[in-house]
Amino acid sequence: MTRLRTRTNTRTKLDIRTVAERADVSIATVSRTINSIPTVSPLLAERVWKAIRELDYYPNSQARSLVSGRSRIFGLIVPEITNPFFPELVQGFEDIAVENGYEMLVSSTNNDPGRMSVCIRRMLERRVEGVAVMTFGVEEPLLQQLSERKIPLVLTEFLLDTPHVSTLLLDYKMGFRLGVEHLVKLGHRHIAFISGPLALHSARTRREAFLASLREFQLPIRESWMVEGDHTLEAGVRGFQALADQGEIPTSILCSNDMTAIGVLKAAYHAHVRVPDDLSVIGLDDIRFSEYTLPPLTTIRLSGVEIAQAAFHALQAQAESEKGKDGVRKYPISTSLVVRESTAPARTINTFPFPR
Amino acid sequence: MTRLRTRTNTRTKLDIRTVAERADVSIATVSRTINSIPTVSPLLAERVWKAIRELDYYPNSQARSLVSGRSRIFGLIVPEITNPFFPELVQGFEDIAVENGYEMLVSSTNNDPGRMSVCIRRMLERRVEGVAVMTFGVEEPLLQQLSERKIPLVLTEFLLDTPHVSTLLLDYKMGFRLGVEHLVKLGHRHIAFISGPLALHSARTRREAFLASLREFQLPIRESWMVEGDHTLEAGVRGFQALADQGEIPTSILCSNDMTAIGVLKAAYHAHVRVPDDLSVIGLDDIRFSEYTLPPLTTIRLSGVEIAQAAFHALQAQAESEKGKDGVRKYPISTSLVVRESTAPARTINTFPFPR
DNA sequence: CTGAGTAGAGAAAAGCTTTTCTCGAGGCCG
DNA sequence: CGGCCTCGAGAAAAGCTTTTCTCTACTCAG
Repeated sequence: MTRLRTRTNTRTKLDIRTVAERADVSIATVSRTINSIPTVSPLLAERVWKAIRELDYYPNSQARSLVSGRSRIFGLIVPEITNPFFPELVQGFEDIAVENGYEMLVSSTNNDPGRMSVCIRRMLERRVEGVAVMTFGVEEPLLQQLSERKIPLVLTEFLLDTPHVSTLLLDYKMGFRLGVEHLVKLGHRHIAFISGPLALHSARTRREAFLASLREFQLPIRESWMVEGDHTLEAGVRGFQALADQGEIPTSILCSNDMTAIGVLKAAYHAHVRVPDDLSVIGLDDIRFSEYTLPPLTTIRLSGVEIAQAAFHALQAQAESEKGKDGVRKYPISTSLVVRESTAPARTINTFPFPR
Repeated sequence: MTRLRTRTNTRTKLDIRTVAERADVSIATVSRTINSIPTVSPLLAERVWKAIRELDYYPNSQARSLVSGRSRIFGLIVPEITNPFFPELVQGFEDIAVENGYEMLVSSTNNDPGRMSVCIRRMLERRVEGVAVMTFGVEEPLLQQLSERKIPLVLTEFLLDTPHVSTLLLDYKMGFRLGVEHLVKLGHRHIAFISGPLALHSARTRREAFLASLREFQLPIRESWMVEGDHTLEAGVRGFQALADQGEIPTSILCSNDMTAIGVLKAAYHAHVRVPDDLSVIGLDDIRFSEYTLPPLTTIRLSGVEIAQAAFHALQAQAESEKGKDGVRKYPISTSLVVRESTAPARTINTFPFPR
C-alpha cells in the first residue's frame, strides 16, 4: 500500500522523463539503458534500472516504434481459427514471437475475400513488419498490397515470385506418399479422396499430391471418387454420402484434413459401415482430437508448431536482414504418417445400397 | 502497373503530408477529414479523400494513438486457445472489435502464472485500452497491475471489487440446474462430476453450481464421485477411470466442460460401457465437436460468441464513457441445455469391475 | 607537456499524427 | 454601417521515444 506511494506523487504521468529525474540522468541515458546500448556506464545503468523497478515503468511501445520505424509486430493470417489445426499454430507463433520480443496480430479470414481485405488494412495501419499468410485462394491480388509496400511475407506454398516473400514448402508429396503406401501395403487399391474447396490453392495442391501418389503406385484414378469438400466436419459427412450414393464405394478414403476425416467417421458410423473393418480412413493434420476419435484416426501429420516456428523465423530473417540481401528463403516442412486404428487390411470392394 | 506510377515519385515516403500536398490543403484538414470531424467543408473533404485513394494512404496508427492517447486495442486473455471453446470466442471478439474499429491482442496463458505475467506486460507496453480476462486462478495479484493503472477490465466472474472492472455473470446455476433436472427426469439419482482444476476460480464456481443443483433436487452428494480434472480430454479419460476404479459407478456423469466429457466418452467406449444405455454423459460449452461425437453429446450450452460480444461491449462502455461515471456494469450470460444422444433413462446403478 | 582521439553523457531533432490556438472572412444584429 | 460571432482552415504544439549531434573530460602517444 504505502510502499507504492513513496515519492510517487511528484509527477502524475509516468514516462521516460520521470525515470530520468528519479535516476538523476538524462532521458537519453534511460533510453540507452533500456535498449542495453553498451556506452552507458554500469553505475548509471544500475541507477536507471532501480528507478524503473521502483516506478514500475513500461516504455510506450507506440512511441518507440514511431521513432525507430520498427513496430515489432508480425501479422498472422489463418483461414479459420475454429479449425483445431490453427489454434495450435497460433499458439506456437505467439510463443516464439513473444520469446523474441515481437507481438502477434492474428486474424481469421474464413476464406472470405472481404474479411481478408479488412485484415490486410489492419496490418497496414498497425505497420506490421511482416505477415505470415497461412491461407490463400483467390486473395493473391490482395497480397500484392503488402508485397508492393515491401512488407516481408511468408506463404505456405509458392505463389508470388516477388521479392520479400519467403515460402514454407509443406511436403504434401511425402505425406500422401506415406499415406497411400500404407494403404497399398494393407491391400487397398481403391482409394477415394475428399478434398478441400478447390478454389483454394492449398486444397488443389493437396489434391495434386494425392493424385501423384496414386500414379506412383499405379492405382486407378476414378473421377467420381474425387469429391470436393471444404475442410469442415460437415464436408466429411457429405463427402461420405456422396461416395455412398454411387452404390459402390472404395475400400478407403483419404481426406484433405482431419476435420473432414472425422466427419467421414461419423457418417460411416451412421451408415453402419465399420471403420476400419469395412473402410479405412486417413486424415491430414494430426490435430489433438484425432487421437480421441472412435476409432483413433490414422493421419498424415503436419505440425502446426513447426510451421509457426518456420514462419516466424522466415519473417524475422527478412525483417532483421541487412538492406542488401533480403533474407528471403524457402523452408521445408516435413510430414509423417501417424498410424492409429482407422486403417486395416482391405476387404473386397464394398457394395451398397446402405440402409440410409 | 503504370497506373500506379502516376505522379507518385515526387515524394518517397507516404504520410499525411503527402496527402495534404496532393489535395492542396493543410495536414490539419487531412486529419480532420480522416476523423470525419464536421468542420471541414465538403469540397475540401472530397479533394482529400480523392488524394487518399489515389495514393493508397493508410494513417499510421502508432502516431495516432501516441498523440490521441487512445490505442484502440483491447487485450483478450484466454486460458488455452487449443481448447476448442476459445477459438470461437476469439473469433467472436475479433469480429466485433474490428467492426467497431478496435484491434485485438490475444494471448493464451495455459494457466501458467509466468505466461500470465509476460502477457500483462505485453498489454501494458502496447497500452491497451482494456483487457478481457477469460480465465483466472491464482493470478489475481497480477491483475492488480492492470487495475492499479485504471485499465478497464472485464472478468468472467466476480473477483475484484475495484473500480474499472466489469463482470460477466455466467449463469452456471441455471445451466447445471437444467442438466441435473434433465437427468432426474430420466430417472437418474446418482450423478458424478468431473471438475476442472480446482486451483481455478472458475472451476470451483462450476463445481459449486453443480453441488447446488444436487441439493436442490435432494440428490445424494458423494465425495468420491466428485473428481478433479483439468478440462482436457485426458482428464475425462482419467476421471472415468478414477470412477470406475471405485467398483461402482454412478449412472451419469456431468463434466465441467465438453473436452472432459469427450474424454469420458472415449474411456467408456474402451471399458465397454455403453453411452447412453449404461451411462449418461453431459458436457458444458457446446463446442462444435460435441455434435460429432459418438454418440452426439448432450451438453450445457455456453455461447463463446455471446461472451465475446458482452466482453467487448463492457470494455467499450468503459473505454468510451465520460470521466465521471466509469461505465462499469454486470452482464448476465445465459446458459441452456442442448439435448443430444449421450443421455438416456437410468438403469440400475452400474456395478463393475470392468474388463480393463 | 601538448594535442589528437575517445568514451560517456546530455541536448536536441525527428518520427507522424491529433488537437489546440490563431486568424481571416462572412454573417447578422442593433 | 460597425462590431461581435461564428465558421472554416492553417500554423504550431504536443505526445513519448530513439537517434544523431555536441560537448566535456580523459587517455595516450609523440
